[in-house]
Amino acid sequence: MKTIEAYDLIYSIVSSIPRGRVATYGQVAELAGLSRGARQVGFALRVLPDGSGIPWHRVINSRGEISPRGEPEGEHEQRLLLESEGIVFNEGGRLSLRQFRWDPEVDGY
DNA sequence: AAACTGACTAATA
DNA sequence: CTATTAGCCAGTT
Repeated sequence: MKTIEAYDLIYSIVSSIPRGRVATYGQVAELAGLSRGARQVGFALRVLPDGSGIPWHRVINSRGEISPRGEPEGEHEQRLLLESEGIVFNEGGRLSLRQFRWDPEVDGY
């Protein structure tokens, strides 16, 4: 058994995000103990294989938008997944963080 | 070991 | 509102 990697922790936290809610990279990083490791969270999600069971689509950037990643395919896919969970996007492709942001304390983390 | 890179964020202009 | 700058941290080259 080797050292517990930070990614496992990140994946656990992302898996804890309730359906119909979202969390920002910074927020997940904070919960994982990586106070300024927002980029690490992004990397962890990038290397995440499809069908891993991790709701990676519930993680968005601080602007309440899908983070650009070079190819618009993933962005579109993420948006569809979120909409299928009840998340509503505004015209600018953004959503109301005030309404959909996951609150660990309130939701019972 | 040094430089580059990026699913980030906050502050400024 | 958008654009730019700087700070951040780990993985890659």
